[in-house]
Amino acid sequence: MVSSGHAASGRLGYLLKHAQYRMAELNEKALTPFGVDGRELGVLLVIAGHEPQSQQQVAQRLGVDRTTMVALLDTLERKGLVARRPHPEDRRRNVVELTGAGTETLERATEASDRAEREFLAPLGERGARQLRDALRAVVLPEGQSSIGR
Amino acid sequence: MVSSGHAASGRLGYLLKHAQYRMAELNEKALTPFGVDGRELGVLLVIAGHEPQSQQQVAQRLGVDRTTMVALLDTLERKGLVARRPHPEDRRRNVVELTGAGTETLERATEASDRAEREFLAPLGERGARQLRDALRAVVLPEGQSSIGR
DNA sequence: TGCTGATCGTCAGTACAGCTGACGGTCAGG
DNA sequence: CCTGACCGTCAGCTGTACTGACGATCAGCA
Repeated sequence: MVSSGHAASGRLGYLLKHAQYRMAELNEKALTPFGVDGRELGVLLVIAGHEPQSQQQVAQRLGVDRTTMVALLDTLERKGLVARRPHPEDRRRNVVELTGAGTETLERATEASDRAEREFLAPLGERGARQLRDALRAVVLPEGQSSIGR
Repeated sequence: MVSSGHAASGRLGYLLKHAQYRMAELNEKALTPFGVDGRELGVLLVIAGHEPQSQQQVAQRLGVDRTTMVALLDTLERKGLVARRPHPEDRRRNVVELTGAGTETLERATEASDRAEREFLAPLGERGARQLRDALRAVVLPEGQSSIGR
């Protein structure tokens, strides 16, 4: 058993929610100068990582709904960081790719976010930080891509 | 292989968000039979843990806004799990306390939630599970005690 | 060739948590 | 008293994500 009778501060739900909140806060502060937020940086990373992809593929890799991805890409396109291009062999799809500005922003924003993560992990030490990251990975993507958003 | 420090799935923001989401999902499934959700269980825990408290104190301990606490208590009161009572010495305050049904529900719902947490932590083993919990505590709780793997 | 079912991007409508700003009612100090 | 602070409450706004539907397109099959 999880010992210590009660204490809401020990519940995993509480801890995860607040950890996520704090990380989001630090990330926002770090990313503001580049005009993107954490979710948008995620999109840029996914687009940069694997080669030409449809909107839906990007959405699946991030675990967000395809309808959410539409708005996400709208703002990124408006900022000039990504571009939609018709798929050469399937006219239902849009191929999403980074612009020059997008690549540039990705580079710098990632560095800033790395610094935010280091600040977040500061209380843990290097070993504890690695353990936390590994544990989260193990818990989040054990069975392939989990299918969080459908 | 998409390892290395690029890859959106390695970002802490992503991992925390999805971990929190998965835990919430498991919790919801576990708690549904008792008619409460994770946030409500948190409220019950806080009320049970420390003795007579105002709504505001409960809200602060959970890190939620006092205006949010109003609605939260409304539903719990409607379910007959908590009761508002006037504070004997300060008529601005409501003292919040558990009813008999509240205590009963707290007991059983906590057990169910514990099972959900064990399921969530299953991929980690007992040692890894403890490390994760400690790491989250260290990162979330305001620089109180910690000294994890320092 | 034409039909049928599935897929993609899009959009409107909905739901929900959480916040802001304001309000009466109350307390404490001078 | 009277002023300022506090408590609980409520209306209203925000941000986020989902549902359900639509037109356009593709693939399979007779």
